[in-house]
Amino acid sequence: MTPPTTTDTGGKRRRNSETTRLNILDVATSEFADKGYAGARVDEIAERTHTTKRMIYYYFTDKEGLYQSVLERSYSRIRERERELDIEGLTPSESIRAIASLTFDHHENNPDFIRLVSTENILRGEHIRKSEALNNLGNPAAELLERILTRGQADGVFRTDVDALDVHMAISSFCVFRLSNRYTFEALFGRDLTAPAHREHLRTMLGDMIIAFLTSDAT
Amino acid sequence: MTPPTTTDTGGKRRRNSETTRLNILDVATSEFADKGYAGARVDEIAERTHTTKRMIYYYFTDKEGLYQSVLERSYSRIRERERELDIEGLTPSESIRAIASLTFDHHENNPDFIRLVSTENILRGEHIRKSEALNNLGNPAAELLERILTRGQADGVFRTDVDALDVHMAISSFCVFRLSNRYTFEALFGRDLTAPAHREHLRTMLGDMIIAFLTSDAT
Amino acid sequence: MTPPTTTDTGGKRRRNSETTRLNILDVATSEFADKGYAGARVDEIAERTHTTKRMIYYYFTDKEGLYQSVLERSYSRIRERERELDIEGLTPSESIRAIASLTFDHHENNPDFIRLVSTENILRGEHIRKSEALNNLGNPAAELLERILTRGQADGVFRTDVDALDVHMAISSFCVFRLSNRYTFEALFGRDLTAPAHREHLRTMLGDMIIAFLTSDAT
Amino acid sequence: MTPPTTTDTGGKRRRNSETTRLNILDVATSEFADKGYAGARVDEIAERTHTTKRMIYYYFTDKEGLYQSVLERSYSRIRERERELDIEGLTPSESIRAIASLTFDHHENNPDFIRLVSTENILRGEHIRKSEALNNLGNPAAELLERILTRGQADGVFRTDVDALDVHMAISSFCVFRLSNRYTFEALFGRDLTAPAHREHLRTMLGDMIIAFLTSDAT
DNA sequence: TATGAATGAGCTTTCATTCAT
DNA sequence: AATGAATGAAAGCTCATTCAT
Repeated sequence: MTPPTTTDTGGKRRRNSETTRLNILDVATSEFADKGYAGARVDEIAERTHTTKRMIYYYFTDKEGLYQSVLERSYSRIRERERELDIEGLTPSESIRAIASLTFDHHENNPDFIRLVSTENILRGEHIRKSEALNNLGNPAAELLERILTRGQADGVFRTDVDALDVHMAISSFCVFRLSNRYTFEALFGRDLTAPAHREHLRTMLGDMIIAFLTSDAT
Repeated sequence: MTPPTTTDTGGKRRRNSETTRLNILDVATSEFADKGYAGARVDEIAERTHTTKRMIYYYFTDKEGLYQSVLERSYSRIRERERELDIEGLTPSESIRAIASLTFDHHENNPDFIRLVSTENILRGEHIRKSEALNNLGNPAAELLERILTRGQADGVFRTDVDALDVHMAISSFCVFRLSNRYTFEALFGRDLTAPAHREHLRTMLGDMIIAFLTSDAT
Repeated sequence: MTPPTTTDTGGKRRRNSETTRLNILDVATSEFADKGYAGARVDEIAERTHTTKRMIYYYFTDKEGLYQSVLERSYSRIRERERELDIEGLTPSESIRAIASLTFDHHENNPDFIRLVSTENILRGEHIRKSEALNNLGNPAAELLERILTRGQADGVFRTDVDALDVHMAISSFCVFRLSNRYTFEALFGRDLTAPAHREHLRTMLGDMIIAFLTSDAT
Repeated sequence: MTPPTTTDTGGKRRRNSETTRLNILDVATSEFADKGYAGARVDEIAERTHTTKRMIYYYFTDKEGLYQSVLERSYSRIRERERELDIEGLTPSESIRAIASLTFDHHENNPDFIRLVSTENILRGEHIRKSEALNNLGNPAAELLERILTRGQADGVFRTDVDALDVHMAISSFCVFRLSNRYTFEALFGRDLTAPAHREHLRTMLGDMIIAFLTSDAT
């Protein structure tokens, strides 16, 4: 009754089916990102799709299954990008800066993803925790960071009282907040964190801050 | 039909009414924080209240009005705490550290507030923008930061290419992320950012990072 | 628990109470006329009143009692006006014309009354039927008509195959329809039956029609 | 989410759907006619239907949409009947009498329609005004009347100070009042305007009155 | 593989009415 | 004689989901 999740499309007729699936996922991604899990409407998703509501249930079982698939695909994409990261020939500091900038830009270019993550955290991560797909993805950025940090610490240029996840968290928090909290921030302080001028300032500031921190003496 | 929004309680008779109102607000705060705006149920809120559903509409007009009131009260409380901040006799660096720690602890102690802010950002800040009450609150922490930063910059100890809102954003992002994104972070990296041991580590790290940054040379 | 319905106000203190009652009736009349029985809101009536909702129940028991009182008072007023009718010295034809014109103007000047009657007919007259007050009012206009018609018929100027109620009905239907059905009529035919120019034309036409009919030969 | 409003039924499969729609309309017509707009209950309508409440919203969006559809269909039906009117070979006077009788009988046979019209007038015609469907129906009876009246006036048998709409209004008011105001009329005067004996008397009287008027001299 | 029609449970909201003071 | 607070029942409406074809 439910088609294989793995998309081993082969014959011609299947191509159409895969298109339908992807079309649904695209629409659902934007809808969940836009309204959150509870706020998203299956009807609305179906309407913006090239198919009917029935197909959503056929491919994804229920609203939750659809959401889970959306979440998994969104994370997979980010991971793919991270895997392309190349720091060949850079010093540890330059590398860290590169990673920070890449994360910064990733978020800038994927606001839907950020919103999905917010939604998932409102749900206390119950879906990401259950997802086997996500648990097998690994974390290229964090792993790369680990190598760079270790090298920098061995070289004596980086302080040693922090580990890769600490740094990763510092970078992520800055990048995520800028987008995820932009609305309340602007309402309270009148500053649009995503305005082009500010964006550049903040990208530089993030690199400076992380490097200043890593190269300072532990107190 | 609808009681005055302004809580001009004065006589003794009103005490009861005010109690009801506050009771509803308390329950609604936890419900909205727990489930988000769309996920929260008026029925559920009513059930956990000492009154009936009808009273919610009597005092707050509709679900949205209730949510708005919850949001306003939550922000007001944070602002009140910030107003108590006292940095008398501290150096600029010590002051910054104090503010960072205070923000860190505020968030730690008010997880509901953080979740409410996430929800409001999913709604693109439409309520906070409309709220006159919130627009008149001011931002004690940001204003204090402004004074300290200016002094530190005048003293030549702080770099001059950042302003108070930049610093405020850096501090907030770190504190907010630790709580708001704890679930996805833990699922992905296996680290609980709120575990006591880590909490202390991160509080110190935040202070170190901000100070390292502010006292480093602008590049 | 309920105050006397008959308004034998005497002392000073009661005057206030009677004012309250009348104020409620005024507001309720306009509200019921405006929205119909089911469409009217007790809350809305209370709000437009100088008192509170509790008083409505105190004086009129419930929504139905209030409606009944409104209906009774409205009919009483019309009857009072009719009682003032004076056809002294007019011929039967002139008298009929006078009655037709008076009815026409009554309705023109009491649109609320017409709407109330529509509402009561939607309710199949269940309240007017129950009202003892209304059953004791008599029908001055119909009774007067009776006398005139009888005289005209005896004089040989009026046809004899109609009675007073037939004529009364013909006059009323014309006058009532012009107001009660003005909205659908205008929507369908683009003519506003209440526009001043048309009003005068129709008043004359009504007199002409009734007289033409009464003075024509029975077929 | 919502099915097409235009009933482009064509294939066999749709028959079922159209049946459901019509069934709802039938029940709703009687319910709105019975209780008025505000007094009618969607739940009640659903119960008397062969489907569920959900279907009402599926096909008609909301209570107002349902009411609007009921109104449109009711008017359409009357218009259809009017279109069948045939006065071939009758004199102008005979034709007018035929139209008056037809209108009289239409109303007699469609008491629901009369009540619906009352309700719509209580609502100040807001739906009939908005309805494009109703604005394109035309008014066969009024148009026919126009032709007959013009002919009669040209022949010198009809007075010339009235137009077709005046006559139409006179006829309609008499026919509508007899049904729409029957309850208050009976309560006040003890006469049932719809009793068979009276019905015949009134039908004749209406014809006599209109003809007497039209053939009398303008004063 | 696809679709329009249908559904029941549950959601937000409203209403006439009453209580405590 | 008067009032603000409170209420239960029911109203209109929406949602995720499934059926028949």
